[in-house]
Amino acid sequence: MGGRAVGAKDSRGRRATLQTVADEVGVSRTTVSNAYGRPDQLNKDLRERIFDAARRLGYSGPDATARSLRRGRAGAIGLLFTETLSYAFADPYSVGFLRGVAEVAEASGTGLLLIPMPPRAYGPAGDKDAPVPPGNDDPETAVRNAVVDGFCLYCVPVGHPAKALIRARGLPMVTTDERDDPSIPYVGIDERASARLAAEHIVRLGHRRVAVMVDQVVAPGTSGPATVEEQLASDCGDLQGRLGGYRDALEEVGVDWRSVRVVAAGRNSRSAAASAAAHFLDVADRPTAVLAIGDVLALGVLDACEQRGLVVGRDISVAGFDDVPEAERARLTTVRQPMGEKGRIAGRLLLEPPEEQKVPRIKLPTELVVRATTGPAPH
Amino acid sequence: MGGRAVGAKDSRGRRATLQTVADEVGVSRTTVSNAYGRPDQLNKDLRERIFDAARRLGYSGPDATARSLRRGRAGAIGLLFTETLSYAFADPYSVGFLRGVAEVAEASGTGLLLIPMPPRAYGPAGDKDAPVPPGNDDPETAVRNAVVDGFCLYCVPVGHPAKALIRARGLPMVTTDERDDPSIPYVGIDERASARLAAEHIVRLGHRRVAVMVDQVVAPGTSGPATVEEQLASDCGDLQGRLGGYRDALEEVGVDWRSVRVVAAGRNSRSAAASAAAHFLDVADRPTAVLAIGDVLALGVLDACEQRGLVVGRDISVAGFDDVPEAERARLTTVRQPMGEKGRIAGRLLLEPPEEQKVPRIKLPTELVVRATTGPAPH
DNA sequence: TTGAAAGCGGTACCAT
DNA sequence: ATGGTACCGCTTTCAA
Repeated sequence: MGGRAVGAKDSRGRRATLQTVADEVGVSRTTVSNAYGRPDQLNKDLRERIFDAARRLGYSGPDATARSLRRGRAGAIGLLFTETLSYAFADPYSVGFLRGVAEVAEASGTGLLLIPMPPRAYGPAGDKDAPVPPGNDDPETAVRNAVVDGFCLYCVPVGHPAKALIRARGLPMVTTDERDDPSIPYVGIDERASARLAAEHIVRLGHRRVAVMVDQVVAPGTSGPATVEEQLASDCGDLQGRLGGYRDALEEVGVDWRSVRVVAAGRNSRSAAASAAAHFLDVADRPTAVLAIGDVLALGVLDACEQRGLVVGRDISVAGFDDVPEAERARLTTVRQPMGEKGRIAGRLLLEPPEEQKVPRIKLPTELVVRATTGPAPH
Repeated sequence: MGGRAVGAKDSRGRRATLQTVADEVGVSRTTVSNAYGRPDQLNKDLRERIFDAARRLGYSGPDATARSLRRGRAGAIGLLFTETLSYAFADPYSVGFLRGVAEVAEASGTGLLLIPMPPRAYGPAGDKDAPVPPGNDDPETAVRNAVVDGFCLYCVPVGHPAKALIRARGLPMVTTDERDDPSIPYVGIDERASARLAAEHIVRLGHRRVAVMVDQVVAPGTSGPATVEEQLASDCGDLQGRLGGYRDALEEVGVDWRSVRVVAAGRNSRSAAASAAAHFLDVADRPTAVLAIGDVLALGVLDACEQRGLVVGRDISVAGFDDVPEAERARLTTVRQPMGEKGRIAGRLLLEPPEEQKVPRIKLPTELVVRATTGPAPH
């Protein structure tokens, strides 16, 4: 066997390019380019000769970046997360959504670029149309440098500068946040009405003393009870929607929302929720029901109840949101939302931007799934 | 307020570029470029004036693709999966690994490009040094078009053409497959020795009739018992390693490996494992112990046992591998491997390629974690 | 069928 | 502190 192909350098140690191959074969760059990109534009023999030469020279085909530049297409879409990527993968709900996006991306040969946007202080929200003053470091840099054809926003707070930046780049985006800028295509669920389903179920079972578990209200990592003002100040649309739904159902039967303990776990994790549950589990007037804005949190509450010897479904009721796979195993009452479908639609919206002038706002159906963790209010 | 900034087009409907801004301000492209990339190269006033003009023109900063081309750096690393992306996210082990990679990528402002390589037939493995004949569609296209600075291979079969392609592109890569080409930097664990820990534990408890649960041997989706020949023909290094470890320990105490039922779930999922478990659970000479090559599979076996009223740890023993978070909750005996650390090291290897000539081959420590699912062999 | 020339949008080096 | 100039590697008219 001859000398083994070394990296992708030509004999003089330079990376082989189209030109290198063209010279070797004695044709023009165009022809070589065509050999790869438009096989029908040249005769089969020549094409073979070109590939031969390419192989010999260690040329592995047109450079991806250069091609992207010239074509004006990156061949990838960006997934923008607020959370550290690390956390994004921790919730089965996120994973379900991601899978949906991935499916359609895959099908169209498009890559998925994960873009972390660690929660950081960012300036006041005003002046949304003006591109963010450049020169900042994170997270603007990430958005600006992303080689993508569009962005899928996932849990990006209302008013986040990334949106202005993306718009300024002239790239399409899609959000899953109901309360977001109406000019951004949206796919999601009716958060408020869906949350209401869970709360109505609880109310129907006779519960009047309820607590609510959320991931975070004021700032990431801050756990404990949150005041009504703090709740309303949150910049997370989903949170607002779900709390609103709970509130609707509870106020309808005369429960004062201020009497409802809303507790933040600090982050969206089972163990954090289990700890934070102490805020309402270990007090005198323990609630008879707990509404968690996500299943992962609900599972944590379940853990906490178990630790305290409470029989869930009898001594206390717990309802979640999402219907992640674990929910079934835990017999958790919850609200099912089609996370995979949400992701697929989001992906499609990005890959095949609809013709119509109207900004798409798609709402997917949800459904209450009653299992074993909810039961009649004690006494 | 004035007309709102429309996308990123200038007054004549063209995308604004460096030049546009330069013309507007009356400076050269270089200066504008410096305003963004090297703030210290020009005076503050001018910089402000440039940003002003940029804002006015709807210019959102240097184009990512162009910058990548010129700089010769993509600012992202590719994550190559064999599985459909969809499955990749389903296993907490993968997620853990991914988080590790993500962490270091994040820290260095590097993006993560997910590249799906759906299992498809690909030609014979021979001739690994020759770049794959171009012109094919998937999955070569994905690798060739990926705008990245390096690749992290994750569960890519030995001999997969992607490797030759990456080498031909002259990009660095790292694998987690022990049996892979020794010229590819590697980080992982001693699969064989680690699996042996689990099997030895089982043997020590007196078990001699054992079954093994794997995800897939011959082809994805094919479930059921696998012959020894099929096992040895698998192109998945991890599988081979773990089976080898089990075999070592069992043969050491005189168990004939051919008597060990090795059952494939068809895919790496809890429910698939639960179903496939019927192949050894519902037969006359039911094994007293089950070794699963991954926790997700082990959890499925646990489900299957529960369905049949078997008390795990007494009637039958089950040991997993990985030590995913759920394992603790299920009190599963397993082998712990540092998945996050594995990911971090892989990421680092890619981002800061070591100086040394030697190809890095890093083995991380593992440890047997004995919980409640294993007990003495009955009788 | 093949080739020449003109960019795609920037960055880096070297002068000024 | 600025600007000129070359070039990153490819694709795409358009003409031969």
